[in-house]
Amino acid sequence: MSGKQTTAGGELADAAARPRVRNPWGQGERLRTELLEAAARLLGELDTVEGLTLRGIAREAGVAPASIYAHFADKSTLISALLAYEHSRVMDLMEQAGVDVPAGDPIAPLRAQLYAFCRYSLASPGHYRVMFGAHVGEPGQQRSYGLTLARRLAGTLSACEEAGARLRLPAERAAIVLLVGTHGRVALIRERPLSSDEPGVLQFADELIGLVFDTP
Amino acid sequence: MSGKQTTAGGELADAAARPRVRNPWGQGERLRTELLEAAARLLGELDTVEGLTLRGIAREAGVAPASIYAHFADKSTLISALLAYEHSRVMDLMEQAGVDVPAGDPIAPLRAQLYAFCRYSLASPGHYRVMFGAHVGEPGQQRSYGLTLARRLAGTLSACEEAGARLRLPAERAAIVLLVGTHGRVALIRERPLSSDEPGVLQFADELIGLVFDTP
DNA sequence: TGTACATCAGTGAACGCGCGTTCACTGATGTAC
DNA sequence: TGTACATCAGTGAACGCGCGTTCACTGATGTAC
Repeated sequence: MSGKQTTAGGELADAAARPRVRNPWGQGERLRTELLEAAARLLGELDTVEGLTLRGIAREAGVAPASIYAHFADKSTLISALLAYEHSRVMDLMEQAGVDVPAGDPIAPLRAQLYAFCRYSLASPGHYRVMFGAHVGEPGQQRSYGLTLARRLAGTLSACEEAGARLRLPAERAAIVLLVGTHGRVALIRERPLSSDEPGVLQFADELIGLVFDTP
Repeated sequence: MSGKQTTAGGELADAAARPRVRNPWGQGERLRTELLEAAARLLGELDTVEGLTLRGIAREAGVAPASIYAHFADKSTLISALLAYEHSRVMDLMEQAGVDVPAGDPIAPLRAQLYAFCRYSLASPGHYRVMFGAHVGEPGQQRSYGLTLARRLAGTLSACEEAGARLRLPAERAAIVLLVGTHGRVALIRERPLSSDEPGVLQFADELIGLVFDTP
């Protein structure tokens, strides 16, 4: 994304090339966001959250590892914040995609949101893989981030029904089919190196939409 | 599965409780399988392959870490062998499920194979997650293990079509919907602690089958 | 039959490394008088 | 205006740990003569 290399040498050269200037007085909180963005960038290149290290994040942010502890109590706190950060990011992306959609087609908002999810998934293999399986909230009251996403999509599906579309199965189930279907399509088939897979993925998303709705 | 604890103390006690007896003369090759089975057991408790360590596998197998190197050149060799091992295991499970199915229902073999996949997925969260994203073969000629699985299922779907069932989308696509649908359902919703989720997962699998086929 | 030796399965200790985390610190920027 | 001090953003070095991997080894089981 930033075109940086992932070799140790590349990172060193990278960090040496633009030594970070410290934030101005009274704005130390900004490093918190910088760290989350650095972590998100690394997660985008990685396949999983396990490969994330505090030292790597600090390196990516151009900061000493010890500096993290002014903003996060420990590693797990940072990871939790990262998941929440990414989750709200993809939720926002889908939300934005859902508005300003041409009227007339009752399925249009759903399609727009699913496309947004596809693009997010394609942009970084690691991000969305984290969505599934990662849990949020108190134990016993835990919710999967992915499930929250599915609930959101189920809402849109219900709206589509009210607008005249006919679902072939309950909205909650249909939402899961759509989400994990596109998710799986991205994870399973990487025909082209990066996000040039987009046409194929969007086409598959359309097939899924055709499946869950009662289209002629 | 083996009822063992995952604390360091538990593992130590476990290892101390039944010190491993070395394999008889001329049967050293058996440790290779024991190591793969130990790794598979750990992968079943873990969520991802990243948490697997040679030391952990050796501990689980009741053997010194150095002993691994008589059978695997290095860690990545062992991991590759593990993926191949698990892949052929799930392929065999689905194969067995496909035979000895009552005639009459053209969809029955497909359903049996999908159920087998569900049960495999439920039995260990880590195993099947590895299926997606892990690749096999030479670079440039790589295939995803999951894709191979999908191809297998697509064959069964085509057989169903020849037996009279009608698909609503191409067999290859339908196979992906079915696989990643069940996969996602398991990953997304863990209603109950372990494999007691089975009824819900199988029901969802049935819904998916109803989606991809043209049933009245 | 005994004995010297080869072969086998597996070990124990050590290595260098990157990790998460701690702690006393540095130097710039603000504030009190 | 100058000066002493507080506050801030961030650092460098060190710690103990588990990791993958290497290497010289041990002790039991087989084989040659």
